[in-house]
Amino acid sequence: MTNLDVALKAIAEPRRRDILRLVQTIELPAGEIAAHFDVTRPAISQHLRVLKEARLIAERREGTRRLYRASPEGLAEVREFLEGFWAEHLGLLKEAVESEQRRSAHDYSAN
Amino acid sequence: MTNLDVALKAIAEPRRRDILRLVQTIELPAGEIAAHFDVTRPAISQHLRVLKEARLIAERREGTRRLYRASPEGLAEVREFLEGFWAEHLGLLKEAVESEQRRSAHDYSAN
DNA sequence: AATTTATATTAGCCCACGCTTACGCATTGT
DNA sequence: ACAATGCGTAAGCGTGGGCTAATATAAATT
Repeated sequence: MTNLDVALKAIAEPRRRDILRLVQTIELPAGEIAAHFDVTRPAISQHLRVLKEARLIAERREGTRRLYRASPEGLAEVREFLEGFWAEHLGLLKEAVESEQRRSAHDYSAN
Repeated sequence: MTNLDVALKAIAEPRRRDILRLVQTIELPAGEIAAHFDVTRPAISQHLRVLKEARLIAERREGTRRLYRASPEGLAEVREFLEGFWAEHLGLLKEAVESEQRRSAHDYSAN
C-alpha cells in the first residue's frame, strides 16, 4: 500500500476525522480523546494507531499517558493528488508541470 | 453520509483513483476504461457509479455508449478539510489555538 | 421485430474493517 | 514487591465493500 493510500483510507473514516479535529490545536491523552466519543477506549486506540501509521498524528509518552497531536505530514501526497486533479481541470496542467519542475521539491509543510 | 464522506470514500479506493486519472484529460466510454484493468466490466461500472455519485466524474450518453470525464466538483469539501488542516499547522489560526489551550491542556509545540 | 452492441444491475462470495469484551503491558505510587 | 493507573492488543462478531457470473436494459442496426 502506498502512502497516499494509507493517508486517504485513514481520513476516509468519519470518526478518525473527528479525532484529528480534536487534536488539531491541542495535545491530548488517549483517555481524554476517548471521553469525547460514544465508543469504547480500545476502539479509539485502534483509530489512533491507524492515524499514527498514516503519520497524521504524533505520539509522545509522558509517564503512563500517551499524548497525541495532529501532524499533517502524511497528507503531503493527498495534497499533490488533489492539486493535480484541479490543475488538470483548469487547463493549467502545462504551466503547473513546468513550475513544479522549476522549483523541484519545495513544500510548505510546517515542520 | 456527508458529501465530504462520500468523496473521501470514493477516492480512498486505489482503482477509483486510477479511473480518475484515466479520464482526467480525455473523455472515455465505459468499455475503454474497463479495458485498462484486469477486472471485469461490471466491477468498473460499479466504480463509475460511486465516482458519479461523489460528483467526481460526469456522464454523457452518446448512442449506446456512456462517456465519462473527470469533474472535480465533489472534491470541494475535501479541499476545505485539508486546507484547514494545513492552515492550523502553519500557525495561521493562532487565536483559535490559544483559546483552545485556555480551555483544557497545555504545551502545544509550535514553531 | 429481432439482433447486436454497449453498459448497467443483481445475487452471492470473500475479505477488510470498526466495534466490544477480555486480557496484557508499562509506568507510577505505596 | 504489589497494587493501581493509563493504554494497547487479541479474538470474535457483524456489517460493508469489491469482485465475478448471470441477467437486464437501452439504443442502434438489420
